[in-house]
Amino acid sequence: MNPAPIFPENDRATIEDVARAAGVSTATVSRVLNNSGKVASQTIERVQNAITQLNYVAHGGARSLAATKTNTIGLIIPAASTLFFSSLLSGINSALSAHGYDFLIYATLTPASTADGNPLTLGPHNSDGLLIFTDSVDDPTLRRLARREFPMVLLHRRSIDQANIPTIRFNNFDSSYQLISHLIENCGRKRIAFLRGPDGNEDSQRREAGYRQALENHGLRVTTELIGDGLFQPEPAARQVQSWLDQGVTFDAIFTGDDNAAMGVIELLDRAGVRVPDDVSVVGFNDDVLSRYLNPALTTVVAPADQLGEKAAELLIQLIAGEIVPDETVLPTRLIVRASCGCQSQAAES
Amino acid sequence: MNPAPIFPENDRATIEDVARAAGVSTATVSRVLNNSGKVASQTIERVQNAITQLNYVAHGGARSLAATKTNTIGLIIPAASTLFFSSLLSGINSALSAHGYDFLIYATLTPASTADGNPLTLGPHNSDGLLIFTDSVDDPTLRRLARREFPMVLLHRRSIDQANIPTIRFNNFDSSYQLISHLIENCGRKRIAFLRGPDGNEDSQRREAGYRQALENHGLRVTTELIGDGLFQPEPAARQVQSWLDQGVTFDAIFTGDDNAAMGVIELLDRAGVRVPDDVSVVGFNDDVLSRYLNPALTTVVAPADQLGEKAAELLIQLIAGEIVPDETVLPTRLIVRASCGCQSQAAES
DNA sequence: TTGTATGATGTAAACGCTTACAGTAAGCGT
DNA sequence: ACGCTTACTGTAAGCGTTTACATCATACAA
Repeated sequence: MNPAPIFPENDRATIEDVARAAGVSTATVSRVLNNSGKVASQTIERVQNAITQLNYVAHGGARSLAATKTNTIGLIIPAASTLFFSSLLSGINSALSAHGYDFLIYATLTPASTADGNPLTLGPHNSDGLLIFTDSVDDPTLRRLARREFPMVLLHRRSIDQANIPTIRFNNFDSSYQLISHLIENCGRKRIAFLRGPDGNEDSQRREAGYRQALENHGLRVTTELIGDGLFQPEPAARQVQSWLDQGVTFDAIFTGDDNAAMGVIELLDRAGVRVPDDVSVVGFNDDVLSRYLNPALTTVVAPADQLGEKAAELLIQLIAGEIVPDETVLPTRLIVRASCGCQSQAAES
Repeated sequence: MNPAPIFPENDRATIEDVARAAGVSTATVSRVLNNSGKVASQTIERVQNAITQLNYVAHGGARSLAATKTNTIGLIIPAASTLFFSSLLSGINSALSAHGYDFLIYATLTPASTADGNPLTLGPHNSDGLLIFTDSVDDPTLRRLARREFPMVLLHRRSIDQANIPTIRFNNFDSSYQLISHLIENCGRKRIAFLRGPDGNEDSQRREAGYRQALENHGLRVTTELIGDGLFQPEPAARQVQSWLDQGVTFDAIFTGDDNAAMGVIELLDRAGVRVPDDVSVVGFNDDVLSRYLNPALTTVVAPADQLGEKAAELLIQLIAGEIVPDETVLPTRLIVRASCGCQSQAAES
């Protein structure tokens, strides 16, 4: 039996190949790999040379088997993803790498809104923690994971009873309240419509609550006639507004729920000969990158998804490290007034 | 020593727990897990019961260690990601699940445009194949992987010399040619500007080639004066156009390179008092979901990213299965004429 | 000189799975 | 009755790491 080749050309190198090439044991290689334990600087160098020589890359599976730690976080999001999501993702990524975690994002787009049916592959075992978006994981699963104290952060949704899973979201209520107050106080609007998001969406519920409160506090009546479904999407939103027009429902402003819906609404109104903002104000929520380029530029609420993603990832990292984090993290938002609400006091854009 | 508990409450169950609970060996459990080999239907049922009882989920790492197959594909994309990317992602996902692959997407956003520096963690060992977007992996790495015949598909870029890595992209040249021809023939435009994408972007290069060819074939001169940088982003694109306006460069149409840039340009022109499309036609590329809602609605080229993602994933799956796939896959695109080009013959939207 | 830290390294078990191989029992043809 | 398949199941090695423990110099204090 001849000695194993020092430079395996076609098979990926293992830690053993590296050890052999560097003339040390695998334990030592592992030590320099994770810089744990004491290793002579000379040895470190020899090992590192061997590593680059061989293009060695550790087998993540073997590593997580032995270390009972995956160095991976799971991101579970619903399939319908938009600009908002890519922004979120980049925020998460920046937090992870900033913390020296060479974590990789292990993302799975669940078929629809829930992951029930087959048990979550991303649980314990296969990731160190989970970032869960809205309702992409069903309650029993959530509860089970919570019982095992598996690190999780819930994005854009509240925790479940009995289990204090940390949550993170924007301050939907306050900013909606401000948005509507602005329409009333500065733009002189009185009949303001609201378009709900997808069924059960908590952001939408909170925005609606802010909307209602603002109307009430200004002595305006909340009419169900003026509350419809926009689903946070252009077409459904436009359809709802069209049907109001058809039915002769009158309004002088629309809070479209989010910016996506606003696009559809503005276009529809334009086509219907309704002038925005002269006849009707349109306001959104999110301040997507494109919203300032709309015509008219959209008055909306700045809710930076990337910041939310970043903060969420940081929370998760702390959780994984065994630290304690607040049950609820609410990120501030701010109103940004552009042309689409039609008020006099249009501030210069910052 | 008391017998190990049948239902481990707080530790994740292993295949051994399942085997014990079902009264079989781990080999048998593994067989039903992967339905390989013959197992009595009665046994299968017993095992499956045990699995649900214990909420068993296989340890992916252990599995890939033993099977030398990860059931994971890598997706490598540059950090700057837009609407285009989420669309792409959902296409990839649908292909993977459609093929019964319970593959998960293992995505890493590389810092900038290249993954060099530290060797690619996603190589052999840690994924079964790679989907590589534009220039997110450097050539030496690509070459090394190619030598190992590691399955890869390159998106939106050509292969490297000597290594026939399959590629997939849209037909940029033809559609740009059509777009420009349309501006000339149907909209009567003569001084058409072009905004390049990021440096080295191959899509941009091909679009420019189509643009140039169309001008030449219609007897128009290509002027470098009318070729600028838009980077496929709203702000840089607007800045370029602004500087043309400042310098007194005249044009009656702008091909903005992509839809993102078009948004910035339309807004800038509007603010500068230039009417679109009356004074200047603006056309884009991609047909992002939002483009039809712009004002004026954007004339552009339909290049469905989700379809590209889906097809790319399918190619990769075939590659992994050892099948042969074409070196080059070019997806068709089509012109969609809306209001922003200002031609008479505006077709009804399909 | 001896004893004792201390630093550097090696040995080998364990992580949770797959799979080649071996084994057993039942069924069948002769 | 015998042997040969066939259907099913178990045994155990091995996948590539990490890490507790052991080992062995070396240096330093007494």
